[in-house]
Amino acid sequence: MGGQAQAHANRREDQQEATLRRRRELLEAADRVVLREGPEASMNAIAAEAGITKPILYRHFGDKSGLYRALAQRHTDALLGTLRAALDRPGTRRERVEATVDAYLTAIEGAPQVYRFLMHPTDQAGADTEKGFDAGRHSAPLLRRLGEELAAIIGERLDLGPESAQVARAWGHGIVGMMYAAGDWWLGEHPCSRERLVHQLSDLLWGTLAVAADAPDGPGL
Amino acid sequence: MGGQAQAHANRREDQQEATLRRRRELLEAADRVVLREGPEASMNAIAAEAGITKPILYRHFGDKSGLYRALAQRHTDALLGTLRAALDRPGTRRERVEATVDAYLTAIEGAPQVYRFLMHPTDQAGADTEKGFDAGRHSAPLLRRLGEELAAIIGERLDLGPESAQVARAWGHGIVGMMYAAGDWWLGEHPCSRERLVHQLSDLLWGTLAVAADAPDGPGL
DNA sequence: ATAGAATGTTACTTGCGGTAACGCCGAGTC
DNA sequence: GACTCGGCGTTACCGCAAGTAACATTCTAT
Repeated sequence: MGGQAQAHANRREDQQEATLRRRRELLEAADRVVLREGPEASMNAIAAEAGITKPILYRHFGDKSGLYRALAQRHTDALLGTLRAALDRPGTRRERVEATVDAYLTAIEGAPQVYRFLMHPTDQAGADTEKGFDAGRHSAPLLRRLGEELAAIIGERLDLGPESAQVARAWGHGIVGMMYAAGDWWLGEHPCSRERLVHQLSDLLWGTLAVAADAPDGPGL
Repeated sequence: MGGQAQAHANRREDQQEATLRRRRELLEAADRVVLREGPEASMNAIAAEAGITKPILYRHFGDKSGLYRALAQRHTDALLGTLRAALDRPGTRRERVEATVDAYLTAIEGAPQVYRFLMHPTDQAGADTEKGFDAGRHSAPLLRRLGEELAAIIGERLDLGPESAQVARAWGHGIVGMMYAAGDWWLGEHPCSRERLVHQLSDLLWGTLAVAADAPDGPGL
């Protein structure tokens, strides 16, 4: 590569770097607005926060869902890191699962606006099927991604037999859904301490439903 | 009550009956549109399906969320009936739990559009809190209601100790969330038969995660 | 100087949820 | 019959949002 071509390539890199930096600034502005106003924030408000006008946002992110996907990516990466660290702690399996559930609840409690944003359904690209809309891809991206990540961890660490990958995924998604729905209810009602809920959900995963006695005067389960 | 007052009361009843009948017709039209187009269907499309114009819808239901709440009520009642019947079947506890998970998966598989509609978050009345929005009440009404219903059943049928009601609710919401997230993933990808997924989720509830062996060449869980 | 690329703005379109004003009809009252 | 009221319906409109076309400016390369 000659001197001139080298200079050309360097300038293109500089430009790409500048574009990425700009994109980051726009995402940070979007973050501030969404955390303040919720996922219903308007593109105009986000643009104003970034000191630009709307078409610039569209140029960088395509449309609102593209912007929100990029924003969700940042938050999801952070949450995943937290959960993975909790699962990797030293201790018994029960302790590690409790630490993970606790990390999830701590995260949603500490930043409920982030949580709400991440749970907001986004229209997925390519969502149209012959039914007119995709009926199975509507859940929040965070849930899917958490489920797949947890499944990967379970599948590589446990001996689940010949259908290991499949079982791990069913469990991964199931456990994430359990945390999600119970966490959402708990965040809304604060019926007990976080520690109690962690303990109760871990009991559920540890099979306590199977072994609990029937109530003395009930029809039994 | 004299003859005239009696006639007056009868006419008011007739009118209320006519209003309810009309309301039902409007809900049925809304149902057709939403199942065809998804929850993003416009009020105008719904009104057109019913052969009226928008303000009539608003007169009956207040606003779009009111219409959607009424529609969700109908579908949720039906699904709850199905789940309750499955839980009441004769058999072991495991069989009954499997039947319930199976009933849920069968329902979402048979009517994915209904499922999508029911899972669409709605803004709850009185959702504003001092944070500017309610961070814990955003999940789909169906999930909350299923969780509470299952909690009531668990709490009355199992002996869960002094905190029975609280534990039952944590479990109820957790189990519903598990079915939801795993069901959503399964509906989107069809990775296995319904029977397999039922079995795998029931295993999860039966504590298999706790007793599964570590993988031979993994770091363990 | 010219052309192209990148970055930015303004003005606008379309569609949505929701609402005000009005019309018509039937029933009741005088 | 005339009038009023209530219920059911329409039309026209508003504000706001997402998204887009057209244009301007600046910088760089030829």
